[in-house]
Amino acid sequence: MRLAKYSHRKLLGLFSRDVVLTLDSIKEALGTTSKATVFRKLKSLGHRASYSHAGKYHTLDTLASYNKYGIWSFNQIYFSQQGSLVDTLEAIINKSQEGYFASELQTLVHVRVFNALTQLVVSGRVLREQIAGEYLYISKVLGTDQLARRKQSIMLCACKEEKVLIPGFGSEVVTDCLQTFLSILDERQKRLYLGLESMKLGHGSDLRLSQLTGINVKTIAKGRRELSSKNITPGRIRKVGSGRSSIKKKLMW
DNA sequence: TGCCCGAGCGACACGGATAG
DNA sequence: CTATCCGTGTCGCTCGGGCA
Repeated sequence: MRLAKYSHRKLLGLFSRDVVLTLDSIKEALGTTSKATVFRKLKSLGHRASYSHAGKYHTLDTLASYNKYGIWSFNQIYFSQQGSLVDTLEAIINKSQEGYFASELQTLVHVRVFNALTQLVVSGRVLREQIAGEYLYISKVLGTDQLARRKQSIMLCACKEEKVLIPGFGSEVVTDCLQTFLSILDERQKRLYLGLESMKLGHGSDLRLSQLTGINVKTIAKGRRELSSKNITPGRIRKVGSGRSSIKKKLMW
């Protein structure tokens, strides 16, 4: 019987010091140049590779604290109980009540999802249906129910004769409340609030919120940028009715 | 004979570019 | 803004050699 050259104890000691490690740092600590050796040791300890950063980072399952989606983050490095990004997305979609849009999934997993979603669709592991110009990703088994529930909860509003879909603003009641709430805010507060909502909703939300509220997309984007930069200038609040006359009015002359 | 180790290669994620 | 393609870099598995 041959004794193992690289001990498990050494590896556990490493993880007790640093919760997340790179392959190179493990190699160096163990004193090996072989990836295979490191992976064999990691595997026997129940290790987890990050699905972000191309799997560059490693941790142990016993050290991770997963959320309801089976995701754990450490310093912007993301790990999943499912392992890969593809498997993670499949599990999230299968468990969802009403499917997910790509932008929603991206917000959940914090990495680009399109390649992985395409892979899932092409391989037939999940289905997708186009709604209002965006794909809704749904389960193979529960897809019909998920789609029906999503259609129920979305609000289709006529704005320039386009259908607008806002996740999270799914009913007329919520939209009414939103309009009422906005009406009591000054222009800067409106801009910052919609900027925050846009950040929460993810990619493409500036335009959708603009269509829902009637506030210019550039104003919402400005609010978002102000929040991101943490540079909120006091500025001047204009009185209602002030500012440049609308082009429409001018054309009527 | 059984286990450990390393080279090689396929799979996967990332990010830039581009079309609609 | 979203969807798609594609090149690049890295991971992680398989297979075969070497050692006790």
